[in-house]
Amino acid sequence: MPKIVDEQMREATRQHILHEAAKEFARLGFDQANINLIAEKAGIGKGTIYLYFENKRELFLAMLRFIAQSQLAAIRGALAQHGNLQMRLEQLFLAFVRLAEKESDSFNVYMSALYGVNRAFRTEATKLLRDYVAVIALVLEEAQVRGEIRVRNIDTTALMVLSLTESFILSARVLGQSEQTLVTQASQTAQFIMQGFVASV
Amino acid sequence: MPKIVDEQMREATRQHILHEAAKEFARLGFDQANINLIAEKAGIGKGTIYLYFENKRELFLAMLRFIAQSQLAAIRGALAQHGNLQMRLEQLFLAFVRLAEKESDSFNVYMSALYGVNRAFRTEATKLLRDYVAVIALVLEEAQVRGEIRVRNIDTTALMVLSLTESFILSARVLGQSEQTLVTQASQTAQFIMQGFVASV
Amino acid sequence: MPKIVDEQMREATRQHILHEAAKEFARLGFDQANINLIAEKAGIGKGTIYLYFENKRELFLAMLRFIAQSQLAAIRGALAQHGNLQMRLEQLFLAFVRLAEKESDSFNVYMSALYGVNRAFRTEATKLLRDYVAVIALVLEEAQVRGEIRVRNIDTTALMVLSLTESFILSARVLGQSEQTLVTQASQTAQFIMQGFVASV
Amino acid sequence: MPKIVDEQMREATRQHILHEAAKEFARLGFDQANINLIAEKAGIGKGTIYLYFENKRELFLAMLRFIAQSQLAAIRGALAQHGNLQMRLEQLFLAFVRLAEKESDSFNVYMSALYGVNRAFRTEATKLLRDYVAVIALVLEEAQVRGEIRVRNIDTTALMVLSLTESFILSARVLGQSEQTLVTQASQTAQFIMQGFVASV
DNA sequence: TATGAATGAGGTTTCATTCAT
DNA sequence: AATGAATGAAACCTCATTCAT
Repeated sequence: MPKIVDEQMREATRQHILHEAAKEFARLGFDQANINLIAEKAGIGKGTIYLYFENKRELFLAMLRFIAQSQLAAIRGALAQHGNLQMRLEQLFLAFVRLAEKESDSFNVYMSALYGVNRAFRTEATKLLRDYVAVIALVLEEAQVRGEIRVRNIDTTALMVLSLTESFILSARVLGQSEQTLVTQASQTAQFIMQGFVASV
Repeated sequence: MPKIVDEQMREATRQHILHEAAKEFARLGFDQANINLIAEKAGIGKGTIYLYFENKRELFLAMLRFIAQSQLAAIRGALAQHGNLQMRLEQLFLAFVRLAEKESDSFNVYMSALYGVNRAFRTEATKLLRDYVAVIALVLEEAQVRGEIRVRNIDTTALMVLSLTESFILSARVLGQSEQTLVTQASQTAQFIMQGFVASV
Repeated sequence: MPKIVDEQMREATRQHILHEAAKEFARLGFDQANINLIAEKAGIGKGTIYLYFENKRELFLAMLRFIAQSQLAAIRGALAQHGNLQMRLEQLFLAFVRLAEKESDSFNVYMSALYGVNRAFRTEATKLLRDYVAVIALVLEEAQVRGEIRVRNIDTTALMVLSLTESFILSARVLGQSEQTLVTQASQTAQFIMQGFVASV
Repeated sequence: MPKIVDEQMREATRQHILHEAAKEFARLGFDQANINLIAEKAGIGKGTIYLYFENKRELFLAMLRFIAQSQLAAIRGALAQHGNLQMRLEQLFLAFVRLAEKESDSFNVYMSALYGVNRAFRTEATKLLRDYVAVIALVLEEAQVRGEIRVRNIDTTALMVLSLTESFILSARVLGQSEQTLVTQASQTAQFIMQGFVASV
């Protein structure tokens, strides 16, 4: 059954293109990134890329989904660990610090898409935002079930938590704070949040 | 003294170009925005724009400084009002809600610059971020002097406050929350922050 | 072996572009010549020209080398014929008359490059000048070996010969002398030169 | 009579513009030279230049006449001195060496115009060429009257002399020969020419 | 007369996309 | 399926020239 082998090959090539595309888009942004160069770096012909993606826009969107998946997996992994809510919030914070450090390119691409002007890109980036909020909301719900906290609006609170982790970390990074410094703030921030929950009652 | 009149005219034209540029850059982003179209919308000749700005890049930077100034003035105005810290935090929140609503274009331009790939743009956008933090830090310091709160690291805390207002609001807007809804969360968020300060002691 | 066919096609297209470029550059000069028009006249797309030449400057240089090659070949051919020095000098003279007539465009391009302000163009044009001198010097050397003449400095003398043929003819053409008239001066000029050699002894 | 003073002022300004124009045209060529820059260097307003010259083309032509006058004066001066023909030819040669050295810019402008593509420029440059030939022809005629030489066609011979001085020197300069070296060839070249006259009988 | 702000035509070059092989 | 040669739209920027002051 060569069909399956072909299918695997095709998927492998697709992934390879996405990887190279992510690098280029992160390095230069959507407009300045060069499709031909992406093809070249992926070791395929200029035209071949169009056998996998309809056009530059679709390639960018696919790449956006690609890095979203990867980031969400990292966040899910961090929150999957056991422990009380404060410990989990610390893990979430640390996970974002790691991502902001190691996948800063992906973050830039994602943020550009989220606040950029292209409607299609924004829609796609918003999905990741929604997923983040959903994952955090789930954790908060569990904590509520276990009686650790009591919050009025889970989704709004989840968004606050996200702002105090992801956005806070990104801003801090932009302002020049080192990964080191940020790591030491994990516990403090988690406390800040936990304490804040009192207000939500 | 015709010099002054000319000087005024010149400044007026400059401002006019910046306004139109802001609209176009917000609508299309730096790369897709068209200098010719900006000139046309500003009601001047193609070449005239280059009598006011060296090139497209410089025009963008000037516009960035322009909207930064305007936004910072709005925030400063909101915080200038008297009242205790919680009331001021509410005002800050409401100010950002208003800005996110009325100057959403400016926010998009600013965020794109902050997380985009162009180093010069990022540097300029970072300045505004720093200014925001500085303004909030000032308010926190005053509150501390008055004994309302006691925080360890003023700047880090200010950044947390900013994340829980600006970033939170922007994310909420992206997720579709109405201005109306956000306004009702001003008090809640301010409480959340005030409560969180307990953790910082 | 489709490679060879493609290679041939490519070379043919290159030559074709060079021909059209030569015509346009000769007609309008480097600055006024229009790449779009050259492409159009060559029957190819605007962008295609950049698949063969890096930019306008490189196209011009390539064309300069192209016409230099062609002119030098004509001169070499003229001097290759047997006969004593005077006969060869006559042949040289006649060859230049023919070139000045049939390839006047090339001459204009070449002279413009030689005395123009663009350093790169001048360097390239100087090469042709050097080649001319070298070819003539070779003939003089042979004549000296055969005892026909005795000259002190071969290169300087060769440059004199060149001045009395190429430059003389170009000036005469500019002053309106017909090809006809010039042809009748071949013998006279050759005699002038031969006689002049007596001075060099 | 302020009229005369004004007239003098006007002529002075004209000359000044021409001087600056000559420098810029020599430095950059007709197309690359910038009218605004010429005006600035001449210390006058952009628009003022158009009160003295109809347009860029006319300015260039005026400048061409300007440097032609100056060069011709130098050549006339060199040939005015007494002595036999050979001595005068030596003087002519030396005069061109000096010009090629000190007024190399003017020479480039002149040669570019002479062999360039602009018909109007070529016509103007040709006038100088004609003048050169006429001046030399006059000297030859005098020498013939005095019985020093006997030539068939004075004008053709004059052109030969010009080729063996001006063109020879320009070529030699392009090929890198120093002024020093060229000066030592004055006598040799004059001899070459004198000897060549024998052929013309 | 002198000025210089304003104009807009014009041209090189890039690059996403197509399509014949 | 894969390729890459060919295409041409699109845009920034310059600069000669005009004209109101």
